[in-house]
Amino acid sequence: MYLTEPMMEQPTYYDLVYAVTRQVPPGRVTTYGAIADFLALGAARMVGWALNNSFSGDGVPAHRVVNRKGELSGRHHFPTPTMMQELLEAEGVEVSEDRVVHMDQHFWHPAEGLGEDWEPF
DNA sequence: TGTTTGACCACGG
DNA sequence: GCCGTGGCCAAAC
Repeated sequence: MYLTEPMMEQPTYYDLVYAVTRQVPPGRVTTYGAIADFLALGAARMVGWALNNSFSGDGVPAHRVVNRKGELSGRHHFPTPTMMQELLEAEGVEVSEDRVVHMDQHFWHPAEGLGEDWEPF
């Protein structure tokens, strides 16, 4: 409280990733590449890196973000490895062998759901 | 300050 | 359809 907070900084693509991730509807999933493409980051890796810091942000459904294969590649970064799958299944997303089944069916693209003109602010 | 790594993706063989 | 490679940007060592 009294000490400087190294975390709090100016808005960056981190905030954009968080903002987009929050907009992902329950029961839907998106990919790192989709977010990177929508935000024109040019580097899908940064999305994962940002989500790694998503513990700093509240209400960020990071479990709805999977890789292009539909695999729950980030499950190991959750409190428990099974938590990500449980959350998805609770929302009606069928998960098998740590990957989303019928991912094309659950896939949600930011540009389609939010529109190209959408702004986090 | 240069190298390595990371919850990735697209492409070519 | 699988495997290797390059690219991408930022943070940690």
